Amino acid sequence: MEPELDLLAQRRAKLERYRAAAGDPFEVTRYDASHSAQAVIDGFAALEGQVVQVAGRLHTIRGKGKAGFWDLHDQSGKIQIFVTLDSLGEEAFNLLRETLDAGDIVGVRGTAMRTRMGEVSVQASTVTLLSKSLRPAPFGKEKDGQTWTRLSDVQQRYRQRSADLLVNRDVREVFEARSRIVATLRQTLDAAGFLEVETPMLQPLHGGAAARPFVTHHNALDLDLYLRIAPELYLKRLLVGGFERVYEINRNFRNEGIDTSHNPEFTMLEAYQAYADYHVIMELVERCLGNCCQAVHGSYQTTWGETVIDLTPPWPRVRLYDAVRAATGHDLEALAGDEAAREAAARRVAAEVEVHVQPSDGFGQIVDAILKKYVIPRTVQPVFITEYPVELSPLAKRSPGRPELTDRFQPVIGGLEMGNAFSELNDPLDQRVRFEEQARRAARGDAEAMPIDEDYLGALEYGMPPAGGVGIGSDRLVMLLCNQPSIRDVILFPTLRPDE
RNA sequence: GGGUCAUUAGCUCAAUCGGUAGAGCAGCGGACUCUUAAUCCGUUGGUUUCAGGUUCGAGUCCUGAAUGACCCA
Repeated sequence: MEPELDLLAQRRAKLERYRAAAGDPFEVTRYDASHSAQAVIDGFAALEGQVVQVAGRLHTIRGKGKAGFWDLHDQSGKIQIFVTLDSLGEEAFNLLRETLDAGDIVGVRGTAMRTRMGEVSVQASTVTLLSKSLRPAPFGKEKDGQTWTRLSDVQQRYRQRSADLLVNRDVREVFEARSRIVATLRQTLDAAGFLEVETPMLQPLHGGAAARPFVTHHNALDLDLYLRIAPELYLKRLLVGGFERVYEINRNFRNEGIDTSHNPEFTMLEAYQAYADYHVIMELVERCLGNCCQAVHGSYQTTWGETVIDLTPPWPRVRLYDAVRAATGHDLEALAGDEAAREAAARRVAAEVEVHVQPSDGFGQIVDAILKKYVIPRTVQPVFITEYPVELSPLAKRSPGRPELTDRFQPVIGGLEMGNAFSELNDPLDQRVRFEEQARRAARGDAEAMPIDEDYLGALEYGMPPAGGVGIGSDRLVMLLCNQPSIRDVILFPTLRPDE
């Protein structure tokens, strides 16, 4: 017999034995704990000598004679269970000794007490098996924060997140922090008068970002639909409709490669504020991210690798071209001529600084490639990179008096683009010109170019107020604040190639 | 897309120049009524990721595949 099957068979046999003597644990429907594990410890002064009921999973079982010590874990923490032949009675004690395994879920009724070694414990008088663990979980050993032989193979951790979470407490803490971060984003925006909305994930046109979409099909309508790459164009339709402050926190889907900062499905916050420009949005971003940092760390400081990052507002603003010039010595802003001439000149600069560009790339994309190689990875403390070329920003408003630039910025922290924001283009005539340029890019072979969205143009024609908007990648924000270098460590079930 | 590395017991890892695949933990049997990486004695457990090849002999060398990690374009 395979050893693993052998281990499973042993546990099934124990289940049968317990079932015959004390009933089927899987028929139990509820167990009313009086206290969480942590509550027993925190409230011990008042609870000592009192009867309590706790429920959770046994992680370790020590002692096999006439006394034993179990570590019972629940969501709050862990509490030691002290069992003796005398406290449980011989029949129950022997049954449990012979049928319990690490991983079993039990309810314990007993007396709060302190052992001779001083550890707050529950001395059990009644133990009820609530669920038999039929598959051994890869619990390691643990003492004083050190662990031994604990599940650590990253592949297994991602593929079997259940085991990862129940074995590695620090993994769970990341996702608890993630929940606090998302809640803080909502609280911050709600407090600022924003309305949370939901817009389509299934879209007849993909828009709002430069990315390849997933395609799916609706049978009843016999219609191809795209999984959204961004909610942007729908949220701005709501500005047309009279909502002045809206946001959405939800999933986007992009059909592109997977690496430590990209997962095909990821969570994005997008927020739009009427009558505001990108300067207002910068302050909003500072507030949102600063509050999230406070929620996780209680301060504006967070550790990224070995570096302490300080999110205390305000953050420096640096013009894109200034940042590129400082990093490479090349002044891309000074490149003159029509678009073809600027593109050719930018291409020469890219070659000189060894930045790889695609033949289909235009001036804006070449600038972006240089930015991504020379500026973004080196920007650790928070900075707003501002004034992006119009070719790279088809939905952003042109800078006043500088039609080749847009009032756009990206917050960059820890070498990661944390988002994207701009004063929104509300001129339907200019928006049409921008879409047409995108269509030319698509014809040139750019798979990430946006299609012309006539319905959106029609909405803009009703009139959209001037507005500022922002998108923040929630996953990357969690990475930053939890010091996790891989996006897979902040997504519970990251996209993986199927095993087998 | 290219390169480097990894894959050995349920878990964490060894295995010298190519020469009988091991340990700790978990499990199983035993001792133990205050342990906490519990301890002590005994013990089961292997298609070395997969498919080929070289060789008297392959975990080890070669080719290919799978999955993953990291780096590069």
